Amino acid sequence: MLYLKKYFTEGLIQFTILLSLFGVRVDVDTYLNNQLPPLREIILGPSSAYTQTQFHNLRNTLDGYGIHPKSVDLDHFFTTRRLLNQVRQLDRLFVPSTELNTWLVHRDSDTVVSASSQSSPSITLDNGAGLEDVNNPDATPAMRGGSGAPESTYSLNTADSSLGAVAPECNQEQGNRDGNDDLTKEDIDLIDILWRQDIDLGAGREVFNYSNRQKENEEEKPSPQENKDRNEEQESWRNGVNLQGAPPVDGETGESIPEQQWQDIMAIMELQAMEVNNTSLHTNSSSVSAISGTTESNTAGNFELSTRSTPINQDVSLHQASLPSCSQDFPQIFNPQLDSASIAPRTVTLRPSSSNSTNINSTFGATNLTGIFLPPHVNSSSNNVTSTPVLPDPFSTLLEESMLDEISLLDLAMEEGFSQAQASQLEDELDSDSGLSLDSSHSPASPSSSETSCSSAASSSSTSATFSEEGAVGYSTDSEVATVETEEGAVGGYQPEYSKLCRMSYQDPSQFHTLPQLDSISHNHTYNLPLSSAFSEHPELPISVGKKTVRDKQNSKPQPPQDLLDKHSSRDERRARAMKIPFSNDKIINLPVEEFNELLAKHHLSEAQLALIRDIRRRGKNKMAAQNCRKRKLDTIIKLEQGVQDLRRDKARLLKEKMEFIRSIRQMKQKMQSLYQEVFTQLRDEEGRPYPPSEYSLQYSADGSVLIMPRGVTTAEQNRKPEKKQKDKKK
DNA sequence: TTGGAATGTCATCGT
DNA sequence: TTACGATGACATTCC
Repeated sequence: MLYLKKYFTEGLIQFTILLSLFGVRVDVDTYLNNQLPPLREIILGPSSAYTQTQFHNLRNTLDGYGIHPKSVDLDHFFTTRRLLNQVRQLDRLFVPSTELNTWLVHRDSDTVVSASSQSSPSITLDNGAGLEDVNNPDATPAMRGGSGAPESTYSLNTADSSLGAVAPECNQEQGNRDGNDDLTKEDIDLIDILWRQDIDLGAGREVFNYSNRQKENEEEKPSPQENKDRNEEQESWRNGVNLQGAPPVDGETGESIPEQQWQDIMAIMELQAMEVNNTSLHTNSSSVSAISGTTESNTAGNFELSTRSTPINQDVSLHQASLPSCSQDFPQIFNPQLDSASIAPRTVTLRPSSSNSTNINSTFGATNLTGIFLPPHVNSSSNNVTSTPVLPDPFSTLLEESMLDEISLLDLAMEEGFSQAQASQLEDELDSDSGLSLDSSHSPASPSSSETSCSSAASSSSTSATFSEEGAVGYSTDSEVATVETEEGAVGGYQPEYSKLCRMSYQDPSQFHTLPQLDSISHNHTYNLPLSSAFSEHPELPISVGKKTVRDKQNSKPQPPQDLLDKHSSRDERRARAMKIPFSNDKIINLPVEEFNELLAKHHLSEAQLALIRDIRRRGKNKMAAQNCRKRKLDTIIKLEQGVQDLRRDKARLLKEKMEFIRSIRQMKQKMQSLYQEVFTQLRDEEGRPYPPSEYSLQYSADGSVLIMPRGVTTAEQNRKPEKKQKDKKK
């Protein structure tokens, strides 16, 4: 029998080749299927009833891996082909990575659809394939072409192209694949790998046990650099998704399934991570709005419309691409009923799977697996997705928009050359809850800081100020002082400007201490006005600073030195002068109490004089204390302002970090849903049929394994009957 | 003339 | 108890 098969095979092939040389196309299948069933039976064996051997199919030829038509291995080849076709008939074609990345497309607005830049071949291929209408007979060859023709995959612009129904509808796509003539060697490799994976899927749950797959992955030995890169990507992915995911590895052969599905995701995540610090407010807002702000029908319809009428936005890089929110846009993607009328022909084709698609979406909403990352309202979306109003993602609406606004404005204010006033204005607008104005230019503390410090220096240095002895006569009460001051009215009032000027240019009056002849001069002994004191001790010295000097010059009235002294003296100084106090107010105020008492003891003073001296000392000390107190107040205010500014910076930084985390979580959600979809669509029961998402869902068990369970089974039951679930999964 | 800022002064409290 | 610093409150002065 074997030789007979070989004989007929060789003969047929040679005959076919011969006819093909004459330009005659011979469909051997026709003869095999209809006209020569016995021959077909002989050639293909008992199971040939389930498959077709298409000799004219280039893919089949390529699938022979160069087996010569006369080779005795041709039988094995046919067996392989038969098994492969069985696999294909089971609608088990693994969703290529390109299709998974289809979801990494975001809509910048409700009317504009952004796809990845065409400048990136790999990404272009991914999205192009992903956006491909897999059920469009005209478009499918392009996608099947895989990496061979990336530009051709941009069937987005075709009338029937739609984002929807890519992954779940790949099952129907299988039938069309048989007509493909453009499969490359890589495609065939992929198909073969997927076929083996299907075998693994039927073999047991370990296929979906990521721990096992990871273990298997560790056994493969790639090149060091490749291994390093791959491990980094995988590690980041595992850390991010917390799923212990591993690149697809053939559980039987250990062969690594191409990880472009993974690598692209990793690349996108890296790009997004890099973009976090540079993303403009507009981009963020657009992304957020695209995720959270649209209705289901709106999304699908607009996407459809824009894919036809709007050229692909080439300015939008893929790292900005984001799947419309998992919780809302999945229904749009997998519910063909939501598609516009323009895709009606395709939806007819999709009918058999439309329910599954819808249910798949509902599966996402109801499973514990998706519940890991999805908000509760998503899980409650149940099966009737089309009638469920879309709820905005609380993450997006409550956090992202406001935070992005604030962060961006703060960044603008703090990092991009905004003026201090603009930054302060921005901050005030943003932080209305703060009762403090951080506009330092308006702060009363800032301009006075130097002054207060100078004042402090003056005050502290006043202790070492020289005391000029001054005669004093009797003085007892304030009424008397008032009388005295009335008498001194012609002298002039106290000029506080000098105290200000002195603070700014204080000179140690101790330099005049060695001039005893000056003690007899009436001085300005204001303890905190050293310059005034200096001036009083050297009335001949011009005061060259401050408005007072200018005003004095303007007045240009010649005044006696005594009048100037009185004019620039404090009230206590004038009182002391009137009371003939024999020593300066500086001494009175700044001497230590022992020396002060000794000084009083040296002089025979009346009670009025003693009382005045004590009042002068008390007021003088209190005045310095008040100045120090005010200085401390200002310093405290300044420190508080600085603290508030630091806190604002920290707040902005933390908000930025928080946004990064939110982005990461959102990406994880998307990847999680993609993985869920990918895994679920591959599952088949013992009869080779896909599990209806309305009846089954994937559960993430505590031990890290992923199980498929009938809906309604509680977690408690899952814990009680782990064996049964594993059995279900093995189906 | 008026309002605000700067400064002085008093009363009080704590050390 | 006294001396003294700190500080709130008020007064004064000046612009």
